[in-house]
Amino acid sequence: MPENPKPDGRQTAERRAQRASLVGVAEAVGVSPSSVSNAYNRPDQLSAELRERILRTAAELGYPGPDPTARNLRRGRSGSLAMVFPERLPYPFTDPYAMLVLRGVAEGLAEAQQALMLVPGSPDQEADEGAVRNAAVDGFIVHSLLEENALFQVALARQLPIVVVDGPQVRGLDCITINDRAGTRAAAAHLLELGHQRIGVLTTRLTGHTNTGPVPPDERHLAVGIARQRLEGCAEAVLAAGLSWDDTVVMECSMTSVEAGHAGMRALLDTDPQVTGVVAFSDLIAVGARQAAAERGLMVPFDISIVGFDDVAQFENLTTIRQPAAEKGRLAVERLIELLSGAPQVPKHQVLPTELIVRGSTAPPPVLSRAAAR
Amino acid sequence: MPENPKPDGRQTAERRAQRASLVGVAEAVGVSPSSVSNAYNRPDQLSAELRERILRTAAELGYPGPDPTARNLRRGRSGSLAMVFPERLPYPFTDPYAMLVLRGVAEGLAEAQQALMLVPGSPDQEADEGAVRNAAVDGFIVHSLLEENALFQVALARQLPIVVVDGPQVRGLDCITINDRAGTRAAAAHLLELGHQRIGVLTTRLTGHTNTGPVPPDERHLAVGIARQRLEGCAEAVLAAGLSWDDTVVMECSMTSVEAGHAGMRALLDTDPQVTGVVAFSDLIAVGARQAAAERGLMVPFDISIVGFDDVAQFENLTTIRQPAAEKGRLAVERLIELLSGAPQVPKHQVLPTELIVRGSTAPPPVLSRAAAR
DNA sequence: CGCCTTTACTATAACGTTCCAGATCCCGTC
DNA sequence: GACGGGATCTGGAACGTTATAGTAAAGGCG
Repeated sequence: MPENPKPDGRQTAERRAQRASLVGVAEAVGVSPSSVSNAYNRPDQLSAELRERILRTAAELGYPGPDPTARNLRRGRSGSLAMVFPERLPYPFTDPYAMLVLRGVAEGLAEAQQALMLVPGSPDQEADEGAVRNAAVDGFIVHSLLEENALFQVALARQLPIVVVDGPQVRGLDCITINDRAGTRAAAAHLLELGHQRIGVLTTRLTGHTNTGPVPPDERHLAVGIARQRLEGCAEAVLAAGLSWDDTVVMECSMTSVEAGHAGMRALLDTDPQVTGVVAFSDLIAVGARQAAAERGLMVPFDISIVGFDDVAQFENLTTIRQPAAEKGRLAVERLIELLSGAPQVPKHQVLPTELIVRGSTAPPPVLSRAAAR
Repeated sequence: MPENPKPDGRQTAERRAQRASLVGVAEAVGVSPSSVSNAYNRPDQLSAELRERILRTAAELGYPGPDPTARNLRRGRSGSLAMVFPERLPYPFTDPYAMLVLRGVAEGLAEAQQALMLVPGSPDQEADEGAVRNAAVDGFIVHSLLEENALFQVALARQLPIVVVDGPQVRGLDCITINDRAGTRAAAAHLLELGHQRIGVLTTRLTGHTNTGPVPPDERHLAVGIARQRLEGCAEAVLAAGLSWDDTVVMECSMTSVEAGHAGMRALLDTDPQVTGVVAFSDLIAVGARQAAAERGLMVPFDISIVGFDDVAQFENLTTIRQPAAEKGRLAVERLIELLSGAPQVPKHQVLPTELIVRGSTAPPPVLSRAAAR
């Protein structure tokens, strides 16, 4: 036995046979590993003849080229960015808004020649922070997480560059948002200007916990993140119109989906049958709300008006607040790349514009009070 | 000078200060690196007291936990899978069918606790095969590539497990498809059974190259991949009905989009004004086709019938061939995980079922010949 | 002919882990 | 009192690269 077994249990030669590595190729050609590395990464550092010879032998040996992981370790870069969502992995593919953001990210990434890593998370379980802890990436784009979310905390602990989209807004972090307050303020104001006197609100989740039902006035300040901003926007418009915010019913939907909007609207109509105008914090919720209204015999916009948010329900003819979702993604990538470039940067908070898009789901309220008519 | 400069230009001590590593923590605590590693990975291998002490010091030093890249190198696994598309990165976020596949992949991945890496590619340029060459992943899911595509070749060269979705079908590779031929055969047969005598076909790209316009009979055999299968399905149905395949107009659309379908339909109507039934190889194309028909004053389904493919146009009331897109993604992941588990596997080809969904875009042809009526 | 530059290639030391095989100690047991 | 054995912890060699500095040979120039 010329060779004695190595600690790792396999003999070097045997290992070599399994799968060619860079030094394997080097030995076969009879040059140093550096030259093989250069053949792949810096063609100008060696003669064309040698390079040719190296690549040929590599092909013969079935060497698949430098191992990305080893290269990343040595270089200290991985060439890919991670995107983190608060929900399970399939979520971004079910919510058209999240998809638009993702699409923007994808567009930005394509230019930057980086890959995108989607890390699975779950809303409730802290079980699998593992995925974000173990993601071999250069930076994070964090979408719509709450500050106390475990996923977010783990991402922070990684000490990598982070760009936050849609909150949370944290000390030294870059952040890209819209002015959510102004958005819903415009939505509510639109209804009020049309003459509506009784507004209802269908909000997305107010906190990290799943909750459903009417939100009493004294609990509204507990809302966090985007929902809080949007709620405040509604309040501002309602108060500016001289109406009572406390008497305005706010209904919390269990999630951002058509079904949850449907259920929320039913509850809203049960709680306050006099509502003639509804501000929904998502187009999906608005679509569900319209269905629920129709089931009660209420025609949109003649009997009741609905304003959505995001402008993602293409075929629904919905009055809504448009926000540049894809742009958020693009900017996030752009910014992250800047951060990665190493130049020290002061954190930036970019606020993107929103726009009220008036379509066919809003109109003046019925002339006769609906309550009287019934 | 007690320490002389290290070759890499930075002194070890200085380096340590920059960012704590596992050995840095080990030194600080006064234990071996192995113990620190175990503190993170195998809590049962050390006393609770020591583990506690290690984690505390790690926190003090700001050590972010074991570096994923180094860990991956050592372990020989990266914990993430890559998905490769033939188009630029944003593409899967624009085509609802691709999105559904992606969503299925995401669902499968969530269960398997793996991350998903989306690698950018481009249809024409071979410039950035780099992304797939450098992706630090354990395996590939390759979607709808052609065999000669550079991206596909590079993925093959990586010698990692590969699962192919929607072709190409290659020697020892696992593959998940539907019976595309049977799908379009059913679509065309449906029209023929309704009584249509003159069928038109709107096909997706037939080859790797962008091409538009009518496909003469003697060029149809040049089609590759899925488009070829689907074309053959149409031919079979047409011939079985006793009609002439050579006289059936086949129009190639530049890409899979509403706009391209619109343009394709215009060209189809120009080429063969007598068509009363159209088989489109994608719902997006079908939607565009209907628009183009409407512009010519042709009402669907009264003047002309259209069958789509994929069943992804939710609001369009389209007769279509449904295929289990998300299921494809789920199965691909499942299979890939199996391959990664190491047990030697014989390659499997899974063929998923399709289903004709009859909705409002098909009807018997107009009783009077349209040509006569005009 | 000595000196300086360029070209082509190499030696060496990291990058930050984890795995495997011990080494040490303490305890109970025959 | 020797022995087996679990519980803890350590040593050292990989994993597969690449950056940096350096060497040797070849060419240019006064």
